[in-house]
Amino acid sequence: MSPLNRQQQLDQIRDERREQIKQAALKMFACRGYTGTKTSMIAKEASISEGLIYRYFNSKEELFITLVQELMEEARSELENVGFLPGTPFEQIRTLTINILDEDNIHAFMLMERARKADDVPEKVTQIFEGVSTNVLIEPIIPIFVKGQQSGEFSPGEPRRILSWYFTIINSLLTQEEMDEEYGLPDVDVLMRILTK
Amino acid sequence: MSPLNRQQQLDQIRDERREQIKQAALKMFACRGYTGTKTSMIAKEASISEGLIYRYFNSKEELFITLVQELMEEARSELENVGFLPGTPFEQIRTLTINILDEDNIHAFMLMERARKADDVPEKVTQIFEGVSTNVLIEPIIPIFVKGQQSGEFSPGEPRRILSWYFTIINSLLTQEEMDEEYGLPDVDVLMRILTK
Amino acid sequence: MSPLNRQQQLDQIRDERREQIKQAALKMFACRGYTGTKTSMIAKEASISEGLIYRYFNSKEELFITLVQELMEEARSELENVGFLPGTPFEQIRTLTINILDEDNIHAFMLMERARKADDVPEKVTQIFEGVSTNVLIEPIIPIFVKGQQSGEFSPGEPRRILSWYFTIINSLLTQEEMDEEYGLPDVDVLMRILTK
Amino acid sequence: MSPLNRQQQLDQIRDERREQIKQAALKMFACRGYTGTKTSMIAKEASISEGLIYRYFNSKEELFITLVQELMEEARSELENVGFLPGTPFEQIRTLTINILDEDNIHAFMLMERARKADDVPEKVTQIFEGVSTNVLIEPIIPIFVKGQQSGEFSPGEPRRILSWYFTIINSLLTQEEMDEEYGLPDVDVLMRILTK
DNA sequence: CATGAATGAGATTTCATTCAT
DNA sequence: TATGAATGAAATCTCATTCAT
Repeated sequence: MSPLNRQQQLDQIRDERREQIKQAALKMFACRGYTGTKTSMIAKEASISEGLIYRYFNSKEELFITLVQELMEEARSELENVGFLPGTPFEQIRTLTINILDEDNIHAFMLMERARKADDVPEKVTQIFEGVSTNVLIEPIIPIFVKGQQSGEFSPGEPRRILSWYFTIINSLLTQEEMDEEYGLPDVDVLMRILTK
Repeated sequence: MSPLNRQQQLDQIRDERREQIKQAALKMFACRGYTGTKTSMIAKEASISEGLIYRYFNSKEELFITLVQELMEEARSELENVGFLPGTPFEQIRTLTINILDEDNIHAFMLMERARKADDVPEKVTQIFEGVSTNVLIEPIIPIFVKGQQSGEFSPGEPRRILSWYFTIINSLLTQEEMDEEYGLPDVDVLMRILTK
Repeated sequence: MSPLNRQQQLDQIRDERREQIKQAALKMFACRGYTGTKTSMIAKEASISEGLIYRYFNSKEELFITLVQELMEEARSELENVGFLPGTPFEQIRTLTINILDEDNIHAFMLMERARKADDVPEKVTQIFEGVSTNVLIEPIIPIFVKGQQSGEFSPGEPRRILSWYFTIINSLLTQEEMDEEYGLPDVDVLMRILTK
Repeated sequence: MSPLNRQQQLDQIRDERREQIKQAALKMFACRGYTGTKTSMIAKEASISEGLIYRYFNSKEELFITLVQELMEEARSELENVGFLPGTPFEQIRTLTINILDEDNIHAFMLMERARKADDVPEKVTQIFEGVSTNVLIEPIIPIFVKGQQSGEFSPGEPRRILSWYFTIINSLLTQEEMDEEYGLPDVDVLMRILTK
């Protein structure tokens, strides 16, 4: 094997390990919060030794911040792409909603919820959310919503306000695991009625 | 001072202290979660020494459990009394909603939310919520809602399901502090529309 | 009531209280050792408030030391008086043995045992026992024992050594509560045989 | 190093550490009792950090209970093996006595004494001693003693009673450190006379 | 790179002592 | 004098992080 390939292989292992740790941390932080998650739990969830975390992240804090930042970036990216989805404004936002409700996202959303609302997170995370409030995330959706209002697909009213509530509600539904057992998540089209009616 | 008065006075001091500690703990647990709240913070918030907490509660865990149980009891009691409020079913549930949205309740609701959803709480708290699910709490409201449906005040549909979503949404709105700054909580009557359609 | 009597009365109350505390402390220290006894237990045993102990003793340590010193003094006094008891040397030591085996002494003996053997006692107590070793206590008995040897009542052998073992054994029997249930303490005359052979 | 060896090596380290902690704890508990022994002392005696104790034992209490149980088991085992020692009943019990008087056992005996007599020990330890009283330990020796009585090696009398006293006395002598300085422990053969005479 | 034993700073809890009443 | 609520120093215990292997 050439030295180059050797290096590539190592890099790949590193990337995989890093991802593995992040996934485990995401799950644990989502379920137990920042202080409630012990590094030993993350290691166990990731099936690695406790010490190994520190070869990929300088500290529990850095791991948490990294997660929040990356999830934030993903969310931002997802929202910015809505305008490029096919279909009418209604169909674009409907697709976005479906994507968000995907259960693979559940831990990500729970983590973000907690990170934003809880006071027991690193200073820097608080700052991230101060700088980038929910409303900033909503920003790229506003013109789309307005277009839908003009075409009559959406009900009239202050766009930012309506969208803010809409995402708040989706968020809260996502993190209400308990509901699943009885009724599951509400149908997408029921939710869309919040915007149309 | 007579011995009787002396004893009464001591009892009163104990009651006040206990209440003081519970209030401080409620606030801290609500904002920072169970593991994120250090006993030193509770003591500081209550302006007492750390040791004193332990003359009133055997442990941080017991303090937390006590809070959850008492809040649960209050909630149950509040919901059971709705039927005895004056007015039509619509007015009764409207009054309940106003009571819930009262900002004095904010910490109580946040604490309950976290206690129910987080995995970093004492075993016993998990059990409390397993035994008494949200649906049990909703139970006493159902007949009232049905009466409202019959009189045409409320929209048709499966009562338990509609009410479950209704309270989920109220819950989530209450715990979204961030919104306050921009738009505050939605008006009661806007929320009631979820039930009336 | 005259001022003098008033004063006397107060003094008497003080003495009684002090005695009450000492008795309670003796029992607790005997059963649970120095560090194992909490001042709150002593207070409870004496049926007084926790704070009151400190109006009679400056500290738990002082209370303990006082007890040890007084018990030591009593023991010394008891042993010094043996020579003035009526009867032959055998009868004198027999009477002493009966007095020691009195069950009212059990706590006193247990306390002394622990105070002497345990390392978790105040420095000063250790010093007391260094200064006044068991052998010093035995000293006044030696001439009596020797007289008994000369008269043939006791078996020959080095007096200090024989007496040292004798008291060690009595001590140990006294503190073996468990035995009571099955066989009680050995009969005085059985014990005396250790000396007579 | 092969993975197998690596695992063996780690196991060995764990065993050694555990033993090291138990030895240190044994010494401290023996000298200072349960409450009188601080975990910091155990750590210092074992030359490890305080925290490490808790990777091997869940609590100071568990450490203490473990020690008592294991010592109890050893004692039981030792006593049960007496019948298989070579020689006559007299020689068997003589060998047992020598083994007990071994100064390596001193801490073990002191710890057991304290654990049995003191009231400041964990509940569970009290239960252990309730379940397995001294007499139960003596049980396997009784037939041996009876055989010795029949052969005339031992003096007549109720075996359980005589043996109970015998071990009580040996116990007490073992824990009388003070004696060492002056006369040391009595000779085995002197002690055996308690049984023969 | 990977492990997990070990550390030590910090959290929870206890309890001798003080102090307002 | 007597009480018991309150304190704070010290004990027990936890866990993020380091380090020898």
